[in-house]
Amino acid sequence: MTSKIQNPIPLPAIRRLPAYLRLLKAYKIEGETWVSATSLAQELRYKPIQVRKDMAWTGVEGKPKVGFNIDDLIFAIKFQLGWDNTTDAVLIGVGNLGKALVGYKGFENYGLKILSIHDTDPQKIGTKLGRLIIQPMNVLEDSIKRFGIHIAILTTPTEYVQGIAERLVTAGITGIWNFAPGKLKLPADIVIQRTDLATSFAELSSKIKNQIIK
Amino acid sequence: MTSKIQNPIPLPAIRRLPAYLRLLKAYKIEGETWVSATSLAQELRYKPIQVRKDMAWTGVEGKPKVGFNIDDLIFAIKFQLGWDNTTDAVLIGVGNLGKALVGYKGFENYGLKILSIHDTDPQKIGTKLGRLIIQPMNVLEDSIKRFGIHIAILTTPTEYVQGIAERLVTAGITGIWNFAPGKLKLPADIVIQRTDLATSFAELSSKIKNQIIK
DNA sequence: TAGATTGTTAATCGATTAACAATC
DNA sequence: TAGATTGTTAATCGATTAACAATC
Repeated sequence: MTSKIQNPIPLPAIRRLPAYLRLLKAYKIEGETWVSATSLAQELRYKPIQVRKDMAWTGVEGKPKVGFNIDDLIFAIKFQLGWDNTTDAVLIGVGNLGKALVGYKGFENYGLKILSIHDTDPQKIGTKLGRLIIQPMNVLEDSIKRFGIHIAILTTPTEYVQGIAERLVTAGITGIWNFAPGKLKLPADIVIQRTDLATSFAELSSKIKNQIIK
Repeated sequence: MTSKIQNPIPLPAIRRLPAYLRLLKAYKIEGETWVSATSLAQELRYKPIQVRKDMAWTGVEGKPKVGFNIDDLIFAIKFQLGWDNTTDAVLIGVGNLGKALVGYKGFENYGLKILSIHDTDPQKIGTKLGRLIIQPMNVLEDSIKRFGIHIAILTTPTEYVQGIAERLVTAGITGIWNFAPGKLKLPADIVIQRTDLATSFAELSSKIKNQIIK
């Protein structure tokens, strides 16, 4: 018998994991030890069967009538997301969005640790943001190599993004979280995650529009 | 013959529309009049057939060998997204993220116009952010009614979100763009769009993790 | 005309959901 | 035990992709 092939967890399921994690932590704080798929589903307005499927991806087994062990689920979800060990990152572009990300308290919970922040603005360079000092762009590669960073967060204006991204790849970055619009053209083995405010707003306004039509 | 039932455009297609729009505007600036699905696909790294399907949703017809009229596509995509007439919004929570959104130049392009911004912090209230003055929370309902606003952007700390959302609904808001984690519990006819940084980061770190395993 | 490109129809793929036996 | 809940298998649903005729 060959070893069971572990299918990759589907993207929609991955997207739901942080919501579960958040809720599980809340249950834990309330002193709960077990939770049923049914109650998670009710809370998040998902279908119970979907929650059970998602839980199956984490590898945690539940007990009929009792549910799932909350600690096990928290551990398994964090592991699945790679949040079990902190993921170090560099951030480029200390505008309002950059500041928002650096200051976002939730991130350490989520395994993300911004170790180095860079900008081109001479007025900003050298000043402190939280516990970090804003660095110039010419030490970008230095920072990445010194800290052994693999993830970069790009919050610069659109026109600079492609050029910076290429520098990042050369410096050894393997994952880029890009907040600027437009597709980055990079080698296929670089993982690119784009968060585009326009896309989110597109969903909202399209839904509103369709609701009005209906 | 009964009238043809217009299926709703699928969500994944809606999410791709802003990318097309961006690219089409760039082509237009370069003086182009026509564009083929093939070239759009190449630029965005989609499959040509997918682009053609997406274009079909806009209702614009292409010409074999020539492609699609760029102006027609721009108009149709904007219409589809409800971006043809500016969508007025109120923003609550002028932290870094709120500031980033208010200052985001792209939004007017995308049909979003933030008309009123509110916060609880007495230090912030009365000060200017761009051309807007930060308002206290007790005039929230006034602002919504005075401007006839239907969309609210929520960038407040998590714990206040549910309460504020309920006020918004009472005041006549029909769409909420929520940046805080957690599900809002609101009447079913309220359109809620959640943009969660944790979810985006979950995708990125899961992809990176799986790539390492592979 | 020849060939590139559209648009339609059908096939495929993958996620969600339903049904139900297993089980604590 | 009885009943709630899990986990598996199959059905359904919906989006993507393939194939190809139509056409400028």
